[in-house]
Amino acid sequence: MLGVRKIIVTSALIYANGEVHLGHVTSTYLPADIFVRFCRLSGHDVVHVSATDDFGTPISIEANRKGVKPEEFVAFWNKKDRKDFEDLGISFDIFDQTSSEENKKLTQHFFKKLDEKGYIYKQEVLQPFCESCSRFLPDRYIKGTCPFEDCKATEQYSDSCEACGRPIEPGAIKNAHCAICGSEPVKKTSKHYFFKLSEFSAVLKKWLKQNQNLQPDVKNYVLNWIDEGLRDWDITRDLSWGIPVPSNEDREKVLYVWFNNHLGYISTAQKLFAERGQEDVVETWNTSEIFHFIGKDIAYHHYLYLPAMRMGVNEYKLPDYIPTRGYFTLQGRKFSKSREWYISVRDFLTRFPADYLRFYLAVITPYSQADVNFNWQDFENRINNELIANIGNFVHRVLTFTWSQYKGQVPEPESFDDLDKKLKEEFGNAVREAAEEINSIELSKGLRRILAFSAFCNKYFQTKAPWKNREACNTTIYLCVNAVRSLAILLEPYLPFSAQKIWRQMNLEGNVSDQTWNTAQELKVSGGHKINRPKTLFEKVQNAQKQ
RNA sequence: AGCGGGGUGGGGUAGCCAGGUUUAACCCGUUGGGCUCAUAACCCAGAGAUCAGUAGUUCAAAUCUACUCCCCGCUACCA
Repeated sequence: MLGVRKIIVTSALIYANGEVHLGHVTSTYLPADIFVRFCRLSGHDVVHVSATDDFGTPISIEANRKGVKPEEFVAFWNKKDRKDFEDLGISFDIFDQTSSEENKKLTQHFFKKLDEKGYIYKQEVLQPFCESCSRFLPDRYIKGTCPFEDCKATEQYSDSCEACGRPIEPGAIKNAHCAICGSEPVKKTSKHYFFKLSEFSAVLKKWLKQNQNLQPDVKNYVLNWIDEGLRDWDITRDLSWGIPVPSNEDREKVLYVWFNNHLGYISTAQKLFAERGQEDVVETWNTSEIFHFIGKDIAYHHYLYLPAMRMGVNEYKLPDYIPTRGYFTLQGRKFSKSREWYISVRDFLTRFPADYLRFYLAVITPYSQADVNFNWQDFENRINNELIANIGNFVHRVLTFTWSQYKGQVPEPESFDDLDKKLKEEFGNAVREAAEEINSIELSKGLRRILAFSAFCNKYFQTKAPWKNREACNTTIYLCVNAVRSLAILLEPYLPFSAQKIWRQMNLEGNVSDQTWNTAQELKVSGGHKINRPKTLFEKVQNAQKQ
């Protein structure tokens, strides 16, 4: 076994203006959590870090509309999101906010360092400005008529037309008006700070090509951007809600959210380390393996801006892994909150247990940027046929058999025949092979491997027929009870709630999450151990689609 | 439009990067049988795919190359 690894896992920051939905969970939080839980079971020194992304125009406007301070607005969402994650079993070691003092400090530090090194310059830009709102308007805050002759759809955002699906050049929209108040914007100049992203083209390219841990398909995608020529990056906004530019002359400007939010990974991790009494938090970051779990919509930020900024400052190591997963579709159609084609975590949890969502998403989400489709019928089928009929059934038949035939007392094993030995071997194979998959972040394959182990156990039980084959019965049940214990450990990363339920039904010491992965290949439950009265683990799903 | 990903039995997917160990795997559905410990669950056997199309490379291609058709996603001044 490898030595103890020091690992920092971050989940992409959720924007603090809305609830957690299945898209967030699928691409980012669930994969990260499964990986983290597995690392904990493997005895590694791992932390799971995330936060809400608090700043930016949409939050500022929403808070204003609701008549609350942005601070209160984001605190509200932080609390709500935190609860959603908790109920889903997403186990953060810290879930903070990018508006924290720590992040302000680190962000300003980054700005100053980059400025000192000559990577930042000022330039005037001409931007749409709404006089009645007295606000500069990003593309998303200007609406108008699609400029394409064959479309001319009205009330479209100025960056792309939803009706014909084409992107719109900045300034090309017709009948432009402010999306908030409807008045016509004027052009106004403003001095902005720019980060010389273009200067990093060569080093970024080298880093991307050298890092063998990055997914090749995402890498190609990003390398293409570099080949087309990187543009320097406007890193300031004329807005009050944000981290102020650390310069006396521009107090009313703030740093763009994408300049500061990913620094929240570092600042939040360091906050945790400091709380735990570690002296050198920079050193801790730099001696850890860094994993940033993201969805592909933010691939550019994590593969280009983030590394470029770290390279520029040269104090914090770059990510080792950036596991990137695809877009989420519901019944084959794009997820969309505004079109009410959307499922929030909260909605889901009012109907089904968290583990059902974790199981289904884990089994259908590949380690690639391929899109993931959520289908209610498929959900129902997989829960009933794969989770319940395979795992649930095996656990239940073994425990009820032990309860009724042995009064709950695990029998002492007798001699092992070939099939018994083969099952014993399977314990080791499953533990080793599932670990290999999860270590490679192939979480879907890892779960399938565990399902295969459970299927093997069902076959074993069936072939052994302990209900009539009395001579071999003791050994069979002894091995099966042990297989159930092993399954509980193997499933813990995926189904933490159910794994713990199994643990309790088996009347085992402590919590399943405190066990060690590798002990799942051993026969730790000895003859004479008394289990608790078994109860049905899972309820079948019916009419999942009925909304 | 550019770029990225994908098209595998009735449905949904794996395999493709490192071509032969595949009689193309898995789940559902379907046909027949078994079992009755178990939530009509479990087990066994079978039917069903020339792996989008065309042309190549090769002793050998679902896997490599080129082109064509179709589907999906992304495109920095929202996040």
